[in-house]
Amino acid sequence: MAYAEQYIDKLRKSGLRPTKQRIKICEVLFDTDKTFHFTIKELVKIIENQANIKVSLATVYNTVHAFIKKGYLKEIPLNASQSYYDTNVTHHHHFFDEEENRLIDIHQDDVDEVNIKKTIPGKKIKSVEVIAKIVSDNQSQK
Amino acid sequence: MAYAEQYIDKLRKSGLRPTKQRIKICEVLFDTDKTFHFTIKELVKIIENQANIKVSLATVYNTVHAFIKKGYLKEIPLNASQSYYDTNVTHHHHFFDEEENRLIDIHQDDVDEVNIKKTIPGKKIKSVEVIAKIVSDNQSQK
DNA sequence: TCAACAGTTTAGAATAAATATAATGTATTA
DNA sequence: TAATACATTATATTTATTCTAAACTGTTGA
Repeated sequence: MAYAEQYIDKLRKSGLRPTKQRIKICEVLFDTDKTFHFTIKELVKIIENQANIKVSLATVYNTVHAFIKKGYLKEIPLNASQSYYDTNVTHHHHFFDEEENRLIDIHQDDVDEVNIKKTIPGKKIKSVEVIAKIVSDNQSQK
Repeated sequence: MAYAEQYIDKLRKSGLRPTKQRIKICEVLFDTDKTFHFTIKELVKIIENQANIKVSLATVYNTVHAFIKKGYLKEIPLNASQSYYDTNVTHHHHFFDEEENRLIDIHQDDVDEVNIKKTIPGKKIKSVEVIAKIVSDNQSQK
């Protein structure tokens, strides 16, 4: 609970009330050096394992969505049965291993700047995501 | 029904039996110069409007998946409640307008080749997709 | 041509993620 | 500390997708 205050600040600055549940979720998501990817199901499981409090599914959904809106989390565009989220909100990209259902970060430095020449009138680009699907390299595929 | 034979060929060459339903779906998807994006729901609606036969939801799902496997259709990686598909299977990218829930093609020529320096041992890249989210350009956004 | 088989379609049931609801609880404020 | 606005919760609902099992159809080869 050492970092609780910093999460309370973070929440308050975003107009979110610092409740027990939200602080717990912050701890799980941000109380580590490493960023990571998760689904709601996985997040719920982590909270259940490391917390004494119970957090309902609805609260987890609500809070994750609030954090996305505030820019604390990023949704990863992937056509999967469940949504994937990323605690790394810096500009970077992903490999998606379809065989193992696994996401791997690609640092910005490992991809040349994606330069899109086309523009849409009245619109501006908010974000650019690169998803590279990877498969096993053993046998010769079509 | 003029193009039926060409679809029968196409299906047969892919090991799919040319059934009434599949030929109808081919007509809807491929019997036009223009490529387009669709969801299953939209596809079902189009079929209902322009066909005399009824095609069940399960068949539409099965057939779309078979076509993806064969490379006649592409799935567009988008975290949306429904999956989006593309009849344009050439290498290209997309804008996604979140405000209007609209997909727009970006031709390959309009994006510099995406060069990923990172590699994963034992894996090779199967596909690279760029999704650029766009928003209205009027007021100053954060 | 026709029987037999394997693949296909179908309606409806099942599944699962995500959202909505409405009652209860809690943080904030004045 | 009372009032209130916001949150949480369990549960129900919604919706896309997949599954199932029975009926059907295209294909093959005798």
